[in-house]
Amino acid sequence: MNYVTEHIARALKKARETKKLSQRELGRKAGVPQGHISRIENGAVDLRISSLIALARVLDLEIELVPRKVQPALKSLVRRSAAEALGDGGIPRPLYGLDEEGDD
Amino acid sequence: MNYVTEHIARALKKARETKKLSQRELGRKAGVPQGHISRIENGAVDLRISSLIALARVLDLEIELVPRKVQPALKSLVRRSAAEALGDGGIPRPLYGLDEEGDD
DNA sequence: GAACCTTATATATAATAATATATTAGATAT
DNA sequence: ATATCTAATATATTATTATATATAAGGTTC
Repeated sequence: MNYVTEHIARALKKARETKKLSQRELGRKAGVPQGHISRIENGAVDLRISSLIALARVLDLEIELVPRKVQPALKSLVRRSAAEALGDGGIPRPLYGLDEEGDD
Repeated sequence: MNYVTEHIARALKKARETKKLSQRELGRKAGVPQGHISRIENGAVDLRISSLIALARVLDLEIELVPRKVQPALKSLVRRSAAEALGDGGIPRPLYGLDEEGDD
């Protein structure tokens, strides 16, 4: 299995765990059998886009094709957003949240 | 075919055209037959991740699973980067560019 | 230890992507 | 009008996902 495939498998697993869903629950919500999710997360299948989309939707993720050159910026974007979501202790999460996005 | 699937199909086609590759050339570089690329671009197949990756690689794209909440920011990021690449007249592209990275 | 989670595996079947190959049709040039 | 490049489409074959279903191994809890 490919590096990128594994990358995706890891991302799915992590997102599921963050959302505290079992494979069975995720499977039920996405219409994918638990056994198949297990194989997906273990990088044992080369899944189809439709399956990826079904899982991603439940996990509040979107599939994007991004130019390689913006990848670093994207990564930092995602990191920042994840930190915010946790209220990571640095800057306290404002109660009057402007969570959503906005820069510039 | 799904909305997201079509979105991906369009993105692939656009990226190919931007890079001025024919389906045959892209196919040769990615190891995918021309006929199959045609079907993919027309949203007629539910392609596998490995195929998507093979095509994306040639087109300098990365597949990313991004949290839905960062999507708007990502879109603006990509737009800005595309505009820069053209040198759209707004902010001039610096000569000492940190633009490219190109392999192969 | 029984009942109950969880994830990982296994088997069998159906659906379909991937492939090779060829053909068609439009556009463009020779 | 012929040759060439392009993209779309067709058929047939192979490979593998997707699925249902069941089971096993590892924890927890009672």
